[in-house]
Amino acid sequence: METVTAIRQLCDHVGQTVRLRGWVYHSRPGGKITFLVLRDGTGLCQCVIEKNDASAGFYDDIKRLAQESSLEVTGTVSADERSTGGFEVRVSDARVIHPARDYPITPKAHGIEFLMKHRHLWFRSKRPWHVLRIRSTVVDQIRRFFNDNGYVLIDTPIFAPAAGEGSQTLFKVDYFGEEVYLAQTGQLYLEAACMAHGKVYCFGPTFRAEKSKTRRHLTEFWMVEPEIAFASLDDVLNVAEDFICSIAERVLRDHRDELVELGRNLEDLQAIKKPFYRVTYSQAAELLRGPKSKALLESDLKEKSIRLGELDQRITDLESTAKSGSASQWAKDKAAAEAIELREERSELQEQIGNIPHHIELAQNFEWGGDLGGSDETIISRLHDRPVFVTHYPKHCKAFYMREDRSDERVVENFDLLAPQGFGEIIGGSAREEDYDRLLARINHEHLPQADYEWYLDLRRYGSVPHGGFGLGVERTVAWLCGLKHIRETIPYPRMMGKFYP
RNA sequence: UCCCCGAUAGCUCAAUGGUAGAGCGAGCGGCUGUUAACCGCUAGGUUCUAGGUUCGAAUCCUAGUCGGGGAGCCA
Repeated sequence: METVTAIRQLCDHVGQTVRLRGWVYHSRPGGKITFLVLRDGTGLCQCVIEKNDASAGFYDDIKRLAQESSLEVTGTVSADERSTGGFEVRVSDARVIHPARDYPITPKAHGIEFLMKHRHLWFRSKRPWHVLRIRSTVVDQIRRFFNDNGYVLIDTPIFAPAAGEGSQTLFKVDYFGEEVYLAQTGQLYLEAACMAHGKVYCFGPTFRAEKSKTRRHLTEFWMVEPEIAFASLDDVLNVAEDFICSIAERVLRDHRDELVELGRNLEDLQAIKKPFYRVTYSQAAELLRGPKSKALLESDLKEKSIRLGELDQRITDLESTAKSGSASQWAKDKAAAEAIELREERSELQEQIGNIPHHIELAQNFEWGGDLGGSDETIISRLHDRPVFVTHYPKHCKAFYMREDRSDERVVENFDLLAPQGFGEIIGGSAREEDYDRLLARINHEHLPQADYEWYLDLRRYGSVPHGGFGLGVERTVAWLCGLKHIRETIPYPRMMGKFYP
């Protein structure tokens, strides 16, 4: 194969002649000079093609090349601050590999529906490119953390005979005429394996048939679940804390540029250090009902209302500029473009403002015993500048296998980890009930078929020990780290309710 | 399953119940060390579907389809 230089490595080739292969990211063709931004998978590089250059027989071919055409160019590298990426290549020769036509994703704004339909092409755009690289690093760090800390990888089955926790939210599969389900967790299987290996984890896709259409839900997502023998709830919390810190550090170390490009506030991520906050469910309930939570939302409401007023004024001004006879065409266009952006912000703001009173009401009237809602989690996480563990939820709203708190049997030794800045839950975990009688009582109480859980009960018959673990949602974690609103952008091909194309 | 919002040119969006528009993209030409460049011209529409109200519907009403956001549930 001929020598081809990666754009990322151009810094090592200043002054040299190199060959690049890639796609046209953007081009500004002209009569005498054409600027063409080339994308090769490792980065972007501006290529300058001047018609006057000696062997410029290819000039007109290059000039007409449309977005995403593939080509090979040869030229001299120089450092140039005016250029995308800091380097540019003055082209002495070029060869078109495939001329594209009418690439659908133009350098202008597009809606999410359109982009998702073109997910296979959208990969090439900057934002998905950054996000999926960060995802790749997060996944690598997850594996590294557990492999380096003495955990054994146990692959759990995707075809599962019975519901892991609840039921009804699973995908049914016809398994040679019998009914099985796509796994929603590997946890129960892991518990068995951790009695053999001490510390284990599983990592793979998991499936939920919940009919949720929200920014936090996918029907197919990736989850990593560690399980640890001889561990108390505190031990598990400590592992989760170290684990999250290691991921945040790694992403900050390897993807500073990408995070900046995505507009992520780096200070927020640098603040992800031990110790995280630990509050019990009961304390969280107090916090929600208390003055701090109300004050937060009320000041929110005030700020957003002020902003809304500013927006209205600005939009009115822009609209009159856009229609004014005296303004230049250029000024009118800019005004119209800005108005469109601001209208979008206004409509989001209006929705948020409309929801705040409801959220205040939910928080103020929160009663002990109910599960924390999405808005409640948001409030709790926004009242803290680092991740928050919420522990000891009421027993009746949690799964049967969670360990009863021996000092308060109304609650179980579980926890959720809420990511800061209002991102909400990224981890759910617990100590598992190790006592045979208590576990059996819970199984019966939930009307679960005992026969299906005999193997699971065996773990409490033969050398039962305290143990626990948790599950981390990869997409939610990546969305939080990248500062994305919606998790659909953090997985290459999102699967959501009613959507599976492409 | 429930609640709220939306659907107008390839894309992003305008349009008091009264002749359907702009920018980008596409095509042609000009110009330029350009940065989402700029300037001129051209093409581009069954206003989601089916009914209804009206002299007249993109606009109002009903139903449906699809999409967005949220509730429940959860990673």
